[in-house]
Amino acid sequence: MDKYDVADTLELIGTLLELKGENPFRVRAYFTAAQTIRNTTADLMFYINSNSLTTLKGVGKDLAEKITDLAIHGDTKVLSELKSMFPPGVLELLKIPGLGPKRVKILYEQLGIASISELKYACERHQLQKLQGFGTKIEENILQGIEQITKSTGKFLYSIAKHTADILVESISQLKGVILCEVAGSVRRKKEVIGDIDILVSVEEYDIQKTSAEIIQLTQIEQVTGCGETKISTILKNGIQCDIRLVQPKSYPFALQYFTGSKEHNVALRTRAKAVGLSLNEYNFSSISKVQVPRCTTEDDIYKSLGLHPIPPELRENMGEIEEAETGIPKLISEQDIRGAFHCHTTYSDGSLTPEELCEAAKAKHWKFIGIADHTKSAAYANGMSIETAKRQIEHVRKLSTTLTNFTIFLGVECDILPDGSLDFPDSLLQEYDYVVVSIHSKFKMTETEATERIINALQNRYSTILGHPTGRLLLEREGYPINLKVVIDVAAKLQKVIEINSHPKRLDLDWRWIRYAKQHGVKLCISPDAHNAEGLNDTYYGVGIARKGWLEPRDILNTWSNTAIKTLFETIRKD
DNA sequence: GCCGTTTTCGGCCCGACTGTTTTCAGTCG
Repeated sequence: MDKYDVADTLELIGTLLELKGENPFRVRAYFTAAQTIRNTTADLMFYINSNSLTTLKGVGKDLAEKITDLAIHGDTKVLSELKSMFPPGVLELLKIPGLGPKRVKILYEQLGIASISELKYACERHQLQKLQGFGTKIEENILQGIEQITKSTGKFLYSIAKHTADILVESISQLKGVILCEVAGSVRRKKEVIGDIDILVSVEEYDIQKTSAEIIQLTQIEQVTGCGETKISTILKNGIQCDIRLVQPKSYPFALQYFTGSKEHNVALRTRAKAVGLSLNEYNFSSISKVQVPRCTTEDDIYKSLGLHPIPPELRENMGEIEEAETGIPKLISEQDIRGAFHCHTTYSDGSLTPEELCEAAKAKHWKFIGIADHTKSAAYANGMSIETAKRQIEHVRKLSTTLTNFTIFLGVECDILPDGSLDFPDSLLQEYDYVVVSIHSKFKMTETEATERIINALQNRYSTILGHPTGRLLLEREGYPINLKVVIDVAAKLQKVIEINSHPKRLDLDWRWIRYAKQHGVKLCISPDAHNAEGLNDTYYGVGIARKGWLEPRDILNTWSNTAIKTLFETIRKD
């Protein structure tokens, strides 16, 4: 097992212990250790070989043994014991909003419910009402929750799908006979939520059969659900459905264009081709009048043949990009354009790096600045800073700042907007910061009026504030969008404030429809990763991936800041 | 199950919300 598998397994053990009704602090120890393992920079085997696992925070003698077992053998005694106590379906029940380990335990032990379908059946027949602590409302909420998760089943966040696809593409590329291999579909278009992965492989006709046979043997594949001459349908180890298509080199550019989609973009493109006497499919162009068939060796050639500038996959949604491509396409932001990120946490709250380490991580990415924004005291679950800690941090970071050359630290704070609309820190302290991210972390089910009042109160007359990850919910967790989002954009428009697009892969808050809505209302947006470790900084780019779908150009992002210091920095960067 | 010591065991984040029950338990962030 690699460190991510080990971390996932430790969390699984923690969850099973919770179900068993174990001491909650013992449970927490597993989750803490999982987090630590996930955040380690060195390889897990390094700690094992050097016998230094116990130097990691939250890992003692006992967990060190279990981690070693998992890393080397892929299993540990306590795990198999726990697994034998609960059928796998019981764990599924925990995914239903409002159902935690205590209630799931009761449902399993008293009603024998061990799957979502059994739970649905029981709710519909009002069998839960017989249980102590359960009533009509809980039954209703569970049914609603089941409907919600059924809808999002089989959906994965972009970051997870991309990581999975990259590994598979690399494995396939190494097979003998494979000429080219790339990810297509919605992953290539950088959609924020992915249903399945499409992978395209270029092989000579005489190699197709042999290559297919080798692909289905790859370790990443859990199950082969279909295998024809040119298409293999699979389910990968992490549950993502993946279609692999094999095409001959001459068809590859056409297949890449076709399977990248979107469907709507392709329909529009074929319509355009037809208008000039050409028919376009996944294999080639053909002539439907007496037009000469253009030669295409790359995907770009296909667009050029139709009198268009090549359209980047991210924009292929038939949202006006084809018309735009007649004259030119705006240059999209690339990873190299990123110079820094705000909303990064350090060990002063719930981050795993010290300010010094965070700066080093940012410098390693050739960034020019970093914005630190740790939690304030009311975010107790995230180890929010007391006023005293905050003062200590300000002193520490300002001092660190003076030691750095060619690199700037902006010191901000992620300040909670409390339920009454006031801010968690007094204005006198907030003035000490370069910028303030104000975030809502509580009472999500507000009415529009309540939300508006709360946010307006928090933002009023405060100069350099950013409204932090305004929805505070996983995209996958809920059907539709939290009620507050429109409110947030409307308020930001009224008060001319910046909204942060939170690109932490687990909290992908906005999709391009809302970015467009914001843009229509003149609301400025910025990208931030909500990073808690060095790896988290990479998430900035995922946010850019989303943002570009809203036709956000670099200057939009660069212009989003009102704070003079930040603006000066951006002016400098722009000159580069 | 870990940590930090008062070195052998007590403390470990906490407040809000919801629903059930009538004072509290479970869930969530």
